Amino acid sequence: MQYNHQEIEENWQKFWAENQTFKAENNSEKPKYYVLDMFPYPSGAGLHVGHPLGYIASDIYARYKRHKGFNVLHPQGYDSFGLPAEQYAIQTGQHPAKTTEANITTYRKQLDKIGFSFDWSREVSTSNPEYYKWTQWIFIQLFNSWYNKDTDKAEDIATLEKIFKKEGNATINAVSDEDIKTFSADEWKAFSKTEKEEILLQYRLTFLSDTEVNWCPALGTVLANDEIVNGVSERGSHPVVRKKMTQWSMRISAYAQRLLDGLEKIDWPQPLKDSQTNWIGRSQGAMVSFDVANGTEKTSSEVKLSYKELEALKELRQNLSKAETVLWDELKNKKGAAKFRKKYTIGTFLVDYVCLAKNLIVEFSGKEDEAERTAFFNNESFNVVRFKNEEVIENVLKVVAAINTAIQFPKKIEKTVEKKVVAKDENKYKIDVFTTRPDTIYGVSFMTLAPEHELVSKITTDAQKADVANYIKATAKRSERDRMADVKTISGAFTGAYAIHPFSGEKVQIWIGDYVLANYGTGAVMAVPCGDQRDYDFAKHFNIPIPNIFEGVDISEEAHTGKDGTKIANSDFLSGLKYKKALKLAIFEMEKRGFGYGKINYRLRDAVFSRQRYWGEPFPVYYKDGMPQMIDAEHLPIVLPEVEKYLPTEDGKPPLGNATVWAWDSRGKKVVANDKLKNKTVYPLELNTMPGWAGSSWYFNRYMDATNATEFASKESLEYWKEVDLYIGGSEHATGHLLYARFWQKFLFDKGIVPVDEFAKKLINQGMILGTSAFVYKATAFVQNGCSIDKSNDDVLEKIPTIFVSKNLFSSDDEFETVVKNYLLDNKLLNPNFADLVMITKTAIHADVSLVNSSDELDVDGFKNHALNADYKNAEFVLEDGAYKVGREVEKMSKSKYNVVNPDDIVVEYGADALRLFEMFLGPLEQAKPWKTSGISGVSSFLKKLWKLYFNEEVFEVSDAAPTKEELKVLHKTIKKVEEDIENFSFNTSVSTFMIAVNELTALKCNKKAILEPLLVLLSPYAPHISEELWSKLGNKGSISTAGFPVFEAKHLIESAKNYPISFNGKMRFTLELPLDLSKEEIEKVVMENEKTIAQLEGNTPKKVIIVPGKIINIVI
RNA sequence: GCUCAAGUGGCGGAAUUGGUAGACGCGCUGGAUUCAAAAUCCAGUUUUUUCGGAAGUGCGGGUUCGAUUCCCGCCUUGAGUACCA
Repeated sequence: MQYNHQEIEENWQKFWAENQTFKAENNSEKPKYYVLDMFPYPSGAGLHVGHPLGYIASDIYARYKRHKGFNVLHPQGYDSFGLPAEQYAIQTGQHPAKTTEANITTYRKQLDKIGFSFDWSREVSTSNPEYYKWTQWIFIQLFNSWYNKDTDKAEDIATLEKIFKKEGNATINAVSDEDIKTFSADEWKAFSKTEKEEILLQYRLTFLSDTEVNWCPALGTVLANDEIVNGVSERGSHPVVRKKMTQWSMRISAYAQRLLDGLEKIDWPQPLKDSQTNWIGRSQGAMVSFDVANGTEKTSSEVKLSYKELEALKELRQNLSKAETVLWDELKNKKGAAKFRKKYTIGTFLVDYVCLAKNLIVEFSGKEDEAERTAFFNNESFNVVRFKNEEVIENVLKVVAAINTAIQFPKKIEKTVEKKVVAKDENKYKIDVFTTRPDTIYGVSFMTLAPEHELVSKITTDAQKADVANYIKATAKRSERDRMADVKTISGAFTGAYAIHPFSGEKVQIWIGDYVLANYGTGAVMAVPCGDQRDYDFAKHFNIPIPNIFEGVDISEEAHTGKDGTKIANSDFLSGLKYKKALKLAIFEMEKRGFGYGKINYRLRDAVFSRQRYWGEPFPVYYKDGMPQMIDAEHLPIVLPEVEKYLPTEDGKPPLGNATVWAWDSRGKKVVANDKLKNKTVYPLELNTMPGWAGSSWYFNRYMDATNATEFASKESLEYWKEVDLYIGGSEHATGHLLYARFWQKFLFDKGIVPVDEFAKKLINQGMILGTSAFVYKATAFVQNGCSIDKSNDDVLEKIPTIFVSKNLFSSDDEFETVVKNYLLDNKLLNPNFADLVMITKTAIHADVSLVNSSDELDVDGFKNHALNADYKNAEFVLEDGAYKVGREVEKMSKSKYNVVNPDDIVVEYGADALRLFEMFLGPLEQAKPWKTSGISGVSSFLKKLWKLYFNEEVFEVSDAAPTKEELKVLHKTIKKVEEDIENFSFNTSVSTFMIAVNELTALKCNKKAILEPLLVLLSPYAPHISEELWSKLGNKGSISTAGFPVFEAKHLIESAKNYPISFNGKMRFTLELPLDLSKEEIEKVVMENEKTIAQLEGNTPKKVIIVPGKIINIVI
């Protein structure tokens, strides 16, 4: 009987749908497993063969887990809000909801044909109000939360108000806007409602603010940083400019550190983690304040240690007493935050041990100046504990325990002297800078401010005013893109002002320069030209001194940017120290003297959350007295209003400004017509919509309880499914979706809504499938330059048709020309007299890949008649061996390259099972690989061969006879390999394994049920339709999908002999079959007596014979 | 520039606690079957060779009895990111 894939596949797809075979249970005895594909956007173009790759892999895994006895959740849905549908709506006037629905239908049809085991009862679409109701709900939760740094989590805004009421905001340790005014409890109580709301907005996790945004005029919307690639929009490549607008933002920066830390506990690809790490951009350094000089120079009164004293100190560290060594060995082994240093200077005192993080000093008692020391240390906020030598030597663990107690329960320090507070001079300006190299602070010879820096106008001297103004004018003209593209030009201007170096007290020039970015850090840098290339170039260009603070380093040509191994010099108390120590000491001193402190900076910016678009989630927000108000959750969803057109309004408002029914009736609790706005209790609604990533940042939780109408998802279902166990998708979401989704998950976790703070345990990036484009080579004739143009030339060209030359007829442009000319002459299309006048050039043109067969031969007639090749209807083809061969090149699969392959066509011709197998067979899942349809014949004939095993000519026939040893060996070898492969996500190799198994069973003429039945279960995750069909033909009732995975038994693989490779100096020369139970000595004897060995030795005596039983024999000559 | 990943036949790729390089498939060559084609089946297919062999996993070194696999340096390709202080 013939294997009829079309009929079989259609039947089983129907069976699965009717029986809801893959419906997951929220209550099950079985262990759970959650397999998820990244949310697809249903585009109008439909799927090409590259899209299902990840879906097939996850489907195989999901099916495998079902065989292994798991309750598998494997859902699918659509991220259906987005720009393309809206752009299409603008062009055609069709409602995006309609086109989106049509696209979803196409997608669903295509997906169904591939035989995925999705639980469609849980399907969600982000544009469905039943879904985005909960997206709006989460937004409200974010609005009603603030980030408490003390508890390191998000809390309800009510707890913040409570503190304000009690003690004002001075003690609050929150993530908030910068420049928040300090107020007392009384002041808070006196604020008006609007004032209070304004203040709270500065703390909320989603907040309205005037921010510089990336405005894309062509798309009429703002874009997030991750939606911009190389300075242009990711979608459509339109230019982007910076613009100040009032926008909703998400305080993702509050989670920067936790997003970083969380990466360590999830099994995600390293490159993906790297790019998130990169995007978050943590840099450790210091904030330093430089005073702007106003005549008087400050001198430092601090006592410091000289270089010599520091050297002596180092010496001391090497030579510890016995008690000191014993205690140090214990202290340094202590894990965690409480890290100790030995022989450290605090002020002018040398202390035995200090834990800077916990402000604890540990000393041996008996020092002369103990009282004085204690007073000084306490004044510097250190606790001191002392031990006797004997105590340490007798019981070091007891001492360590006492130290631990001191760390955990620090004594309250009573300061004898109040810390000096640096008095702020009335008209004294300060420049704050962030630096990652506080160790190089003595190398500062100037400062650079961004031209936009607010101090520029205040500090510029009259003499320099003109220069500075000109420079600012010039840079303002340069667009962001120009500035980014042109990093070579060095430009800047001197302000005439000076800053005071906080350590040395020296005056340093203050410059402005556009290499300093206003929106990074503080918009100012302390320039260390000897240690930073940009500072170096700037200094060279403007003849600013470049002091060298590195020991033995030549900086005459370029800055010294390395940090390891170099000692600091000419730096007072830092001299002689290496990077790490100098860094810490510098920060320590800054903190002590009060002009700087250690700080961690993140590159991660708060995420702009407003889009000036129609096709997105509406905000559940209305405005009362200009302040945003949340609509109560019970009135959700706020449904997207109808609009007449999808463009911005004439006065530049977002498209929702066109809606006529878009006002909030705060009494009736419903959306009403805009004309009711005259009414006192009716307020305008928000006109922006949410960005594309809103709906996709939490959908994985919705699948757990997708139809819940009263909750985001029930507690029980969230508790049962917890997180995604396996998440498969493309790497393009690294810094967008995957970062935002982790952020929301952490927030929802803080609020006790979800039970885990990372939503996906394991993630795999599938590689892209590339297209194999086909090229034809067109000859264009023209008359050589330098000849007078006359009519005879036109005649010459007129007779020449378009000519295509087969790929292998030429290897260079010259050869190409010769081939074409010969063809023209042979066919009398060119007068030999004019042959030298005519020149031929070659152009490669994409040919539709569907016109090319597996041998790279073009269907010439098909090409001529192709709709897109109307110009070439009468073209002539120069053939090789009777065929036209095309050139091949691997490119991204795209319509414009005519290399798109539609999975539907493959399914019709070869079947879904063949498609699934072939996509996996192409290569490792994570790798990019080219698609070549011709290769599919391999898996197609494999399926036919498999089918044949179960048939005797036309009759289905399997035998109940006991399988032979050989047959069992084939089966168990296959079980072992396939199981290992699936566990390792190495799907390509298991397809090979199936082929080998079928080849071997065919050779053995095996038709035993005991072999062929378990084989189907192994294959069923990969090729479910044929497996179901044969499974039912074997007499099984119901679906194969939950049949137990065959159990591997090692006993079937035990061999008695091994075909040993015999190597000489590591090179394999021949093999020798030997029983496995031979001892090393016996093996050596047999091998050495072998005549081939003797021939190889050529009379030499082997130096050594290496025998690894069961593996290899190597003879060293 | 920085970070990461990858370089193996004509092509996709296989082989790692270091142990027979090129499994499996495509393509190609020859043969069988056929009036013929498709389909199917069989044999061969890294290079080189004096047919004994010899060389060979981007290049150059190293470790080892033995290296595609480990180490050092370099080259190439791809991806991400970038005046980030």
